[in-house]
Amino acid sequence: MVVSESIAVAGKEADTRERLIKAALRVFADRGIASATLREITVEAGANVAAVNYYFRSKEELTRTVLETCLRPINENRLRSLEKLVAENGEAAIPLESLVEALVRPMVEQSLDDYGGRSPVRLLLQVRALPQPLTNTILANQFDSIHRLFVQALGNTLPELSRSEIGLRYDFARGAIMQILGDLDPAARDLPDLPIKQARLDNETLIRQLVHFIAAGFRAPASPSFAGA
Amino acid sequence: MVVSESIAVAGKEADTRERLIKAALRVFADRGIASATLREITVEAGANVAAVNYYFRSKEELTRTVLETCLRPINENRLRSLEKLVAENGEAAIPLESLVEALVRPMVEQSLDDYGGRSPVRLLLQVRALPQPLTNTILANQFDSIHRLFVQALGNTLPELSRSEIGLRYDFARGAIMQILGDLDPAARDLPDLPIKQARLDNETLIRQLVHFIAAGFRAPASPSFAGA
DNA sequence: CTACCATTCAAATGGATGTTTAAAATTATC
DNA sequence: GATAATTTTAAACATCCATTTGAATGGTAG
Repeated sequence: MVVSESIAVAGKEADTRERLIKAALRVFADRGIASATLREITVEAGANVAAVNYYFRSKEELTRTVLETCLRPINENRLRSLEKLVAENGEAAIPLESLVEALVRPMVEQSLDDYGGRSPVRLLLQVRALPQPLTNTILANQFDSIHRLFVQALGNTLPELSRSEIGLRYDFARGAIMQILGDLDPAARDLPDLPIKQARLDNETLIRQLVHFIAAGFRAPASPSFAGA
Repeated sequence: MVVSESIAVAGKEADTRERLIKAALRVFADRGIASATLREITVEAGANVAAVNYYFRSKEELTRTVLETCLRPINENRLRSLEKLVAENGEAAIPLESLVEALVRPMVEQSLDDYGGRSPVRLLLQVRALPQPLTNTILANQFDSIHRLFVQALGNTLPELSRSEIGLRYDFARGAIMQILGDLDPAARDLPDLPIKQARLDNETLIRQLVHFIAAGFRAPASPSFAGA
């Protein structure tokens, strides 16, 4: 059992394990999880091919670790922000804009990789587009409670909306967030599919725009066609 | 040069080529384009492995054909709806709800596969999450002009918004549409990630909800932080 | 120094994949 | 009904992959 304190090297060279995770995040996002080869990943990490099976048992477990590593901080931050809002507002309903910002800001701010890209977003988009048992379980563990809490809080803030309608609009909101973040990734720069190529967006402006749009959507009157579940 | 009129068979058994495309759509959406094997596809299509390289030259060209086949009708429908709205409204601005519905309805109604799933949506989500030269080009050809036209029309309807802000909100709207459609696919049923599992949504209700939410988002006042490009 | 641990390495293994080939089967044309 | 074109088939090919193996390396403690 080594605590790995070899004069600490002051962070000069990261642990091989950590380098593997970072390299895997990048390669997974760039080439796709299935298409990414352990050789690409280990070369980028400056490690041997066998290192993956040494530190993780398989490519599958590396995938799990990468996903959890890049998603956990985002949702921890969301949870902290939500708890803070609950504490601040006591029995009163939380202002809609604050609630939406607590959902948006962590994803915008903490979905950046070490190269200025949005690897975590592209990874999340991948695993959501391609439901599979392994990744579904990870997503459930990471997002399930968060989403329940947010939907509940939104229900308190917007009592005129049924739970079903809140759930739907919450889904719309998540889609809006993920779409724009995916499109802002430099890897999507050659997607001429985008009508937003020119706009240079800093995080604060993007957050403000997202909150503005999503809050307005939530404030739309309840639909008569939606009696609730 | 055969016109293939063998008593027509009245559509009893489809062309091998068509069966391959349909099977490929399903397998691509289920397993991912990269992970899908020609053997899975040909087995599902009831054809020989070599059939893919006979009708298409390679897996890559099969991919191109599948994507174009399932996306073209959607955007053709969007284009027709938009043109009809332009004709109906003459010089006047098109009502926002009509515009949004022209964007939403074709995707909701024509993104179903033969099994009641949303294979085209899952495929589109995949190729957007994983930018690659081949698929990027296809997406550009399919969506580029449509998006330009819609952004332009939205700009006429909402003259108080800058072009940049319209583009952003248009991106949000596309994300909302794709997210909910992906989540409604039966393949995502075991994604406990979803707060909308219970709601039984028919297409009409979903369209109304999407239009309601997106239109409200577009109607949010212009942001002072957005002077425009 | 020696023994022990964790880590790294080059090489090999076994399996799966896209693609090709050439023959067989089917269909169309005269 | 014979000939030619089209389509289907089984088998093989070459390549690439994740994973395993066993030896080499390095540092650490006794």
